[in-house]
Amino acid sequence: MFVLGCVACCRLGLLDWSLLLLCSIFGTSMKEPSVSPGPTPVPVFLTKLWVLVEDSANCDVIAWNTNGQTFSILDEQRFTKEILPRYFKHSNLSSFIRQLNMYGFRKVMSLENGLVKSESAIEFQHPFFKKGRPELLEHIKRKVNSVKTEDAHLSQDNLQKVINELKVLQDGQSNMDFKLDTMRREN
Amino acid sequence: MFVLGCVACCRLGLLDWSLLLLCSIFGTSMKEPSVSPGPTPVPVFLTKLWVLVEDSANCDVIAWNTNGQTFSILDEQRFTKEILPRYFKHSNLSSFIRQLNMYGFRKVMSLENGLVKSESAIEFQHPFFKKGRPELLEHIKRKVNSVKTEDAHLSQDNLQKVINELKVLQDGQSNMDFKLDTMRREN
Amino acid sequence: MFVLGCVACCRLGLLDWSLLLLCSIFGTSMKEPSVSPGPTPVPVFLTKLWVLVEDSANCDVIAWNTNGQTFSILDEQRFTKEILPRYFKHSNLSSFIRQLNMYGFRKVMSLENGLVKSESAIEFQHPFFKKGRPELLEHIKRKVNSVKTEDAHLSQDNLQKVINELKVLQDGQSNMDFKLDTMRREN
DNA sequence: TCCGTTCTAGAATATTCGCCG
DNA sequence: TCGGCGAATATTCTAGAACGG
Repeated sequence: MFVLGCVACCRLGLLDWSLLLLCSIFGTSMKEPSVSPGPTPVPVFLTKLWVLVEDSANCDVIAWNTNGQTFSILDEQRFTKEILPRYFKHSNLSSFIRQLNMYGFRKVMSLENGLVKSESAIEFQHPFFKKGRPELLEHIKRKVNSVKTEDAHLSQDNLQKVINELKVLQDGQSNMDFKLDTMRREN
Repeated sequence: MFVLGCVACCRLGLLDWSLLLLCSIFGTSMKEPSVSPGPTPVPVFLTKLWVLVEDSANCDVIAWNTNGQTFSILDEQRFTKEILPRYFKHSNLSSFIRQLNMYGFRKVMSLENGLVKSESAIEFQHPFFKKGRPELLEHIKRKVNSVKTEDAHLSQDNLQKVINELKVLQDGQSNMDFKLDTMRREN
Repeated sequence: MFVLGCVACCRLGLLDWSLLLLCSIFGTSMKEPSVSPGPTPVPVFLTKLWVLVEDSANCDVIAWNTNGQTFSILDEQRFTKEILPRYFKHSNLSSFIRQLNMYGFRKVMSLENGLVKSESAIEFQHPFFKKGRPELLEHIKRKVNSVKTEDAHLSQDNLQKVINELKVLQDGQSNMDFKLDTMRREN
């Protein structure tokens, strides 16, 4: 990915540019989910995440790990305060992690991370988020809001009373709507 | 509410004060050791909107109209660029209006606004958003995504809430019926 | 509470001492849940939290708010790195917040906090966590892992239907109110 | 059994964008 | 073109679940 290799060249104003390039590669639109029947659009979050991790200017803060299979947040403070607000509308690490989980990323509990408590990096992984494999991004799926169906029974008595009142109200509203229309015609 | 009338008096530190007042009015839990979840909390958007419109420092940009029944955005440019980013995570007027619609606000097409096209102010209205009536805010309901909500905790409490809402609706319908009759006689 | 008044006197090593004193007051054991039939033991977390907030040595990092009804984490960085490991076995803000929620604390969204610009303080509240009222602590209950029994469940489906109808009605009433206002203006 | 820590998910609101009458 | 809305993603706050002490 020559494009991504260049990302580190400049400091500012680069963000938009690299994102736009990625968009043209992945069929992502910065602004729109896009309705074109073309390639599956990659969500903006994933595109930004890719640029984020790929950008060697951030390598002290967030970067691919040596094997290219995972990435780590090396400096939580700077990542939260410097990187996040440049890409997103917030600077909360928890919001960023919520997005990662929403897209199926899992935290990696490596031995290093587990042993060295206070200084451990935050490491995440996804089977379709690999260094040098941007074409895999389109396979990362956002989890959908599952609709729970749970059945039981409530005190039917009180509920019935409420339902009756509801019907009265509905009738009243229909009536008033009709009156309104009538008056409008009369005017 | 006399207190809210005073809100506009000062410039800074105003937010804390008005917020405390709002909390005490809405039962947003800054006050009492009472244990229950208390009254339904008012969404942040509505609270912000109220302070926004109420703040006389913004009166050149957004303000109540003379009758206190509606409010208008008087200076679209300044509202978008100055006010919005101070309260929200964006500076798009369309996003702001989407929120208004989501909470049931309607654009007012008054004759003045309708006639003078290019210079017309943007005027909005909601039956429970009235100057001097902050206690009505809790009746403004966000429209639901038609997905099932609150599957988990329901009981007699929730049923009671539904009943309370029913009463509010019944009052509203009586009121409207009265207004209709009045108008009919006037015609 | 004379004990708490002394908390601020010294700087270090005081922690254990004040905690022990509180334990003797509240019947809390630092090490064990204690089975004594005496006063309800206050969980260690709550005791530590109280000392944490009360200690004026931490007042730049975490402190009661002016009304004594809520407390705020003023310096997230220092709180995470300096305070947390002194009281708990970790230095993760998210773990601390998880505990707060587990005991029923709720985040306070004040307007000041809501303003986008300022990296606002993190403010929490609990009806039984009040400045100068340590005797209320024993009323704060940890949420239990509820094993859902079918019997305990109430009919969510039917109630949900009623709620949905209610929302439709509310929407309809708002609409009609709007129409009425429009007609009034036109007349 | 209860509490503490961690990782992930649920639920509600917020922001964006396009459709439709 | 305009106002209102559906739908998808984004952000926030809280809860579920697994594990250990």
